[in-house]
Amino acid sequence: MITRTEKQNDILDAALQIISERGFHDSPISAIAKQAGVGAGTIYRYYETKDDLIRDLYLREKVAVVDQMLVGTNQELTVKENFRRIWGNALRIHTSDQPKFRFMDQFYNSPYSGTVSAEERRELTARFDVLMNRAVGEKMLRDLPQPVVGAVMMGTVSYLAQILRSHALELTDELSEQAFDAVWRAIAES
Amino acid sequence: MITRTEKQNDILDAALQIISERGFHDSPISAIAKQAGVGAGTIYRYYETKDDLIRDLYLREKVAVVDQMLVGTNQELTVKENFRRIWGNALRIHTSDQPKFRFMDQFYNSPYSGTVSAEERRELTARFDVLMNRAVGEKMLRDLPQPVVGAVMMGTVSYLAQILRSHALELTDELSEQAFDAVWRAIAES
Amino acid sequence: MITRTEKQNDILDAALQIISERGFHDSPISAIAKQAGVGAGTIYRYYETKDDLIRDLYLREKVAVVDQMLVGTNQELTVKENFRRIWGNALRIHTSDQPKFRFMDQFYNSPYSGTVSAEERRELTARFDVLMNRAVGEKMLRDLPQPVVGAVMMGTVSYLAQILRSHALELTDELSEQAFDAVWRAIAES
Amino acid sequence: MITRTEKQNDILDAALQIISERGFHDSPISAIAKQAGVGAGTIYRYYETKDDLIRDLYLREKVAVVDQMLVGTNQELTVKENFRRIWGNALRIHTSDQPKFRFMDQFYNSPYSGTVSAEERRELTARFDVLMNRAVGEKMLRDLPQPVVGAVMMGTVSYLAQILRSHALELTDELSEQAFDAVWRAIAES
DNA sequence: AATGAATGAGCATTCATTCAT
DNA sequence: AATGAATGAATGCTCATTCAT
Repeated sequence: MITRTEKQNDILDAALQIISERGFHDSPISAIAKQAGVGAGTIYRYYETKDDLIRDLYLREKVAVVDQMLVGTNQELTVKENFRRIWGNALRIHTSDQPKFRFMDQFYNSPYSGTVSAEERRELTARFDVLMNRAVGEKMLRDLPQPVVGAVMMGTVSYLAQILRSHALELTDELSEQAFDAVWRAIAES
Repeated sequence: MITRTEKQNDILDAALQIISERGFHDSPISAIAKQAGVGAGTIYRYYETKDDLIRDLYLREKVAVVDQMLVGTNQELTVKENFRRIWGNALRIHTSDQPKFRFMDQFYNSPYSGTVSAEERRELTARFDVLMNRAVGEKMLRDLPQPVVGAVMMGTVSYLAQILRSHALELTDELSEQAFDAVWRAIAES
Repeated sequence: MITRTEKQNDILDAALQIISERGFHDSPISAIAKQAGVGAGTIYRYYETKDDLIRDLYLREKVAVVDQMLVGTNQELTVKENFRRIWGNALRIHTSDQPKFRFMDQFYNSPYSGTVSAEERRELTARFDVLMNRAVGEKMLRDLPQPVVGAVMMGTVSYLAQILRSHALELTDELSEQAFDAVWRAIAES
Repeated sequence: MITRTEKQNDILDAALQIISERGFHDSPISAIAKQAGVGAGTIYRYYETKDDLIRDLYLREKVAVVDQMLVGTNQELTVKENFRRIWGNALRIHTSDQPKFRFMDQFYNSPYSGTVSAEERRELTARFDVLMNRAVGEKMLRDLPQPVVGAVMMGTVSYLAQILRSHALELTDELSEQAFDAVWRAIAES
């Protein structure tokens, strides 16, 4: 488990804000340092290079996103209800927390993403495995390859959030419900 | 309709290759020029700025993608069959033509994307409207908001292609079928 | 005596206009060619380098200025009257023909001026020698070194024109008279 | 009052030398930096653009010139004697400190000069006002428009210095005296 | 530990000049 | 002769990184 000092978190906060607002380019270390209220050199006490900083920012945000997606889930709910909550959480945070996702999307679609190892990626998603295994055990899901299940769920969230953001449409509970119903139809047994 | 000289296409080809391989940063004009076999200054005869070049590259590739997605569709097929072909085409090209999509994904998630006007975006997608209208006319689709339909279809394609690429999995006809079935289930009536 | 083709004069006209408006820098050959209505390459049929072009422009304008300064002078007038006319002409053209002098002043105060040989400079001013010799012969002038006489006359013109231009003051006959009187007092016998 | 660090003065010194030797063009930042013994980027800590640097150089030199021109003047001398000293100082520095004036002349006759506001210009010359007012109060000067007085004095200095420099003539006290006498005759009462 | 001045390699862009047509 | 597309060296400026304090 990665631990970070308070100053480190300040730096990451600043980087998130600057990068989400101004893009990967036009986010010089000097601007991040200023926003964080530290000297530029200080950042290099915590990160060897700018790329390291960005990589750590990604990891911090990714963990936070997974945390947020799991809010409200628990063993006592049905599988479907847990999926619904995860999916609704996902859509809400993708839609609402624009800085975070502007950064994450940039990160994913850049050479940086290659610097996150497969192992690190697995760790991030491992927290969904319990639920996934239970769903399989209870035969709730149709017999689909895992990637297809993930793609339908998460691809729809990501794309829908993008549309809502770019058209400045508001996310309503009704829309969320309709969309989850559609997604669930795609993956669930009868 | 935009027309481009042969040299211009050489330059765009070079830019696509370099940017997809090395990312938006680390793609200096000098490298693009070298790859295109022209002098750096020559690029500025065709594009006022590097941003203009990138924007034009996006437009060229986007039109090509839409072309490729429509291959094999026609009025005599059923709505579902047309959807299947479009969806299959989309998955195949998203999966196979990696440079193009590495570039396009980068473009989308960058300040550049703001430089493509809503009007330009509409033109690009207008070619799907006929089919969409027919689907609605024939009551083939469930009563879902348009964004949800689009998100389920295209989001799933995009995310699935990403998984296949990053895990170096091969795209089989069977996988494509299974995934399309799932997607169709989500959006189609009964 | 230098002769120039019509096209050459077109090119020089264009250069004068562009340079006077935009300064020595920001006057690319391409802009001069466009203004002259010729291809950029064509200029190189007439001038080996851009510096040659500028040098020839200076020579053309300098001769024209000397011509204009001598307008209205003749042997039958008194020495003083001839001086008055030359001086008045000089002040008027320095004040009125701004493009020409903006160019000439730039030329003088630049490394280009070193490319005009002493011989060429002498030729340009030789046309004042007759009058100067007559003035000396008639003992009209105080016993001053030649450079002082020239400096009082031409320095005053140049500086006064600069003030008038930069403060956007109008040149009146009265002002011209007063100034010439002052200058004449400085150099003339009793 | 502008204050400058030692490093800033080093940079300005270097710029003065390079520009006076090589002209406004052919004075790249890289050459100035090298001459100043600093990195190119360092210059941009002190000046936002090259133009800013040049503008500040002008202001520094202009103040220095005014300082030098006032050397030896004081209230106890007669008006004429003060004028004589100013004028002599002006001629001497115009003649002797060639780099400074090569730079200043270039500056004046370039688009840069437009970047010095009227207010800044007034401040620079305000230090002559006291003497000028006293001269008027004592009715030492003929009834001439101010611009004419200034033009005769400063125009003569400037032009004479130019001749001396370009002909490599030496400035003698006698020449200075003769020239000042001429100038004084032009502007002084009886 | 923290700072921020200094560095200089690297980049986008310009423009004098060439040369195939 | 005339053209203007093509060239690539040169320039102003940025910014990741270092290091003296």
